[in-house]
Amino acid sequence: MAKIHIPQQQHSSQNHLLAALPTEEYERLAANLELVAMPLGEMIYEPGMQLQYAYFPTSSIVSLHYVMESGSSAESSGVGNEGMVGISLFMGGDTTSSSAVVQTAGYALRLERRLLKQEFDRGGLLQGLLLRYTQALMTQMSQTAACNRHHSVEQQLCRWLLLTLDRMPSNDLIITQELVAGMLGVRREGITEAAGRLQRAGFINYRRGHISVLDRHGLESTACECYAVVKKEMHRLLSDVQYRQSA
Amino acid sequence: MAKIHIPQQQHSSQNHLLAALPTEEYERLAANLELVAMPLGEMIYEPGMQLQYAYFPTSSIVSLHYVMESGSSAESSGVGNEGMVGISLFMGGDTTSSSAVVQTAGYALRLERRLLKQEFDRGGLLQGLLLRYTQALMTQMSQTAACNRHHSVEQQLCRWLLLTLDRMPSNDLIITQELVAGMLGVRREGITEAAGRLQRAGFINYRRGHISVLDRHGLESTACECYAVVKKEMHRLLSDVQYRQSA
DNA sequence: AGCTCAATGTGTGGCAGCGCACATAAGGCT
DNA sequence: AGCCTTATGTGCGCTGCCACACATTGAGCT
Repeated sequence: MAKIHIPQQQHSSQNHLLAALPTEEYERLAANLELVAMPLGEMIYEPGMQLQYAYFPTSSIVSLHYVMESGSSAESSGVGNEGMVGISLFMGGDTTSSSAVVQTAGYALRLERRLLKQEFDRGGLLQGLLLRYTQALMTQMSQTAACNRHHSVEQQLCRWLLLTLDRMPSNDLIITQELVAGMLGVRREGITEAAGRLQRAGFINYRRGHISVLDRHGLESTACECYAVVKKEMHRLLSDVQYRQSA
Repeated sequence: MAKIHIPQQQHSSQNHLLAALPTEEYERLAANLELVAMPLGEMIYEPGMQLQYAYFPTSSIVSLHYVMESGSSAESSGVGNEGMVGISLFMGGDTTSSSAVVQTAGYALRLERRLLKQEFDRGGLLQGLLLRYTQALMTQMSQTAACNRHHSVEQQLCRWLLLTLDRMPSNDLIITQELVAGMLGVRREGITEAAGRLQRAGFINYRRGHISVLDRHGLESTACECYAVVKKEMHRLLSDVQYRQSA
């Protein structure tokens, strides 16, 4: 695991949920938040696995997905600095039937299971915040279900790129087409084709393992409605969060 | 709306969530539970609509789904007597971007929004119960997303029939192929074909607007893993509910 | 009993995405 | 610089589902 030299305080403010906590609640958690590196491909949890920590991504992105018996998989939603990994800890189920894997390397702040549960059960602002976030997650899931049914690979690629971009500081994604295919649950060749079209259209530019977004609007116009729906709902549910003065 | 002559008390015990409440919590709600008929096709809520009641189905089944701009739709999950319609009331979002429509006519007990919220915020057993139920709902949604991506119409039809059957007292479903197609987000002709195969295999028997399941095991063996996963997770999350003695 | 309309059956053509089998190239490595 | 692994490009044929256009049948109604 890489050495960590970035001040943790700075990181806390990079996760929207943590940043939205009132000072009192934040103080209770702060000392127990542990900054950890999230290397690409790391499995945060697997089906049935008892999770020991909740993760609040700051610069990393985690993909929640289900792996079928056949080995093929499909993402149901992603989690970036707008959210938290480990919903089941406070929902009461402890485990889930899905997996969580790091899709974009970076950092996250993690909090011990017991402490999260404790703070959640206090019924303060964190509780409401996490519940609203969970609802946003459900929106993503049901939208993904509908999208998988009705939209083309190209449209879905656009949706995925945009949603990922929204969680990134820059316009460059470090990811192979193979991995993107895994996320969307389609063939790698399908991504090659779709990405080729988007590149020819001038919307993106890619080389081995990198994708740069050049024209956000182009992508938005090619994406299906699903992107806009998810983004809007996310905003509706979580935009009223007040940032701490002292963050 | 049809006259209601079935004693309400009997109905309460038919909804698993209500039946699992400790007497004290149940008593607080009982007087405010209102038995209502749920006619086929009734829209319980639409995107953005502020829901006034939470619904606890007893004999009815409600379908949660998303309608696309194009008009096509897809179910993300169903709600029967194991659950509740109106998650957003306690999740804090108030509204959702999806719709809820009665898929199987029957009854439900409804509870005023304010009262539900009040009881939820008490932090008693109902809270934990609803949260675990919500997690089960999320399992269904993410499984549906993966299923939509990878499994055939026939497999999905089996899954849907089984999940619906589990919420029904008998083996007969009153529904047209057209409506089933709407649920799964596929063409009506696709259902005709798949249902035809299942009938020839002796698993089901249907006539205009009726489907009778003859061989549950046959359906289970034709269904994809998704049915088993959802059922198992549902059971894991909600099986420990204790039924009131006096129900 | 007959009518009528909604529900179901069937056919045709088309296309998106699949699985497979390669060819090519680009970056990291020594 | 050259090598070698890994990523990307391309070309099959195939299948499942699509859209559309009808034919047929059954259930409920008068």
